[in-house]
Amino acid sequence: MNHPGTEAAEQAAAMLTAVGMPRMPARVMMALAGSPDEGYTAADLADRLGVSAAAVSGAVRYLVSMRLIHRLSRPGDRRDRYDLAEDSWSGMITANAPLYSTLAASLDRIADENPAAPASAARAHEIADFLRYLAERMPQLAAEWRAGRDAPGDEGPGPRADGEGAAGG
Amino acid sequence: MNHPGTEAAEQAAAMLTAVGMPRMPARVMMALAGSPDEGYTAADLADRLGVSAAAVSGAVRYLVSMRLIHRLSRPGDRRDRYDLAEDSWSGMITANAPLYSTLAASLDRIADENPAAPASAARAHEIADFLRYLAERMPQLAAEWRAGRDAPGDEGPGPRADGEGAAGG
DNA sequence: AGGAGTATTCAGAAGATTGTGAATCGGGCG
DNA sequence: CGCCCGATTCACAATCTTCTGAATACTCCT
Repeated sequence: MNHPGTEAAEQAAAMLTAVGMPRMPARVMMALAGSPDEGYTAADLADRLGVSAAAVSGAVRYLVSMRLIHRLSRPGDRRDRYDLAEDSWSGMITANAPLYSTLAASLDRIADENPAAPASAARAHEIADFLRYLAERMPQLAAEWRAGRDAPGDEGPGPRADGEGAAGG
Repeated sequence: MNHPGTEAAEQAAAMLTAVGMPRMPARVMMALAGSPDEGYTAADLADRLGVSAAAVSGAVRYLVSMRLIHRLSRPGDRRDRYDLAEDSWSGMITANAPLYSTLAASLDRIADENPAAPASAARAHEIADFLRYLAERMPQLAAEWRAGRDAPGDEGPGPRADGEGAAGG
């Protein structure tokens, strides 16, 4: 029998894999989203996910390198605990930003190497510009949301939007 | 020997796969970014990419379903031509928005099913809120950029950022 | 220092994904 | 109406990723 509350986590993990994250890291990350406040040990994770310790080891290595989770090494205890980084969501965004910039550069090159097709080249440059805009704005978006959350009375971006069912689907 | 100007396209395609897009669609899409203004035929694509017609067929099916490219069926010519959708970049964004909403819903569920861990649950809700914020803002971001591009004199978002080397990498 | 438990690493198996080749379908032209 | 060319589909093969199991290294307690 599975542990309670794994269904939503598995669903969420599946979505993360759809955006490019490897499966096991995604599953570990979502399991940690439902962890007790002390976090989970590697053994806990292996048990809950039904995988080997090796799989957990590789997953947490990935997640730590991406700054998405923290390893909590408490002195006097060999058991490491893990939990989500406070800014894990922001990390998910900023991780993509440099990639967008590089992608924009490639698109510019594609366009420049195609002088015979002005319209096509213009479109490629347009996409490149947009990606650069994204790369610049997405980290700002994270900052703006954080600011809006810390000062909900302000006119800043409302964290809960308008309370409508944006979660549908 | 390869066709000219494929290097940047392959690089760009590799980056798209890193964000979750299957390889062949990514390669086709970036090849189309460097296409002549009339677009490429399926045979052109197969030749340039060094793959079979079947692979191209599957790729364009995927890309058309994602609204990332257009199939140009000219009457009197069985050869379909393809080119990027005018709003392909916007499509890449809006395609992710509903996924973020759903992911947010799962995170809320994860948090709600974990009442014993208030801090952890709060963090999960926080991520969910941020993802909802993203789902709401990202389409707006595309709209804002488009507006700023159509009216560059305005104070709107500058397409070319500040001219700094954001393309480095 | 010795012992025990934990994390990590590595080679290999299992699984999924991806692309090919051949047959089929479909539309247009002679 | 029949031929022809292009697109599509399907089963299979190659490739890559992913996870396991066993061996190794490391850390803390006695």
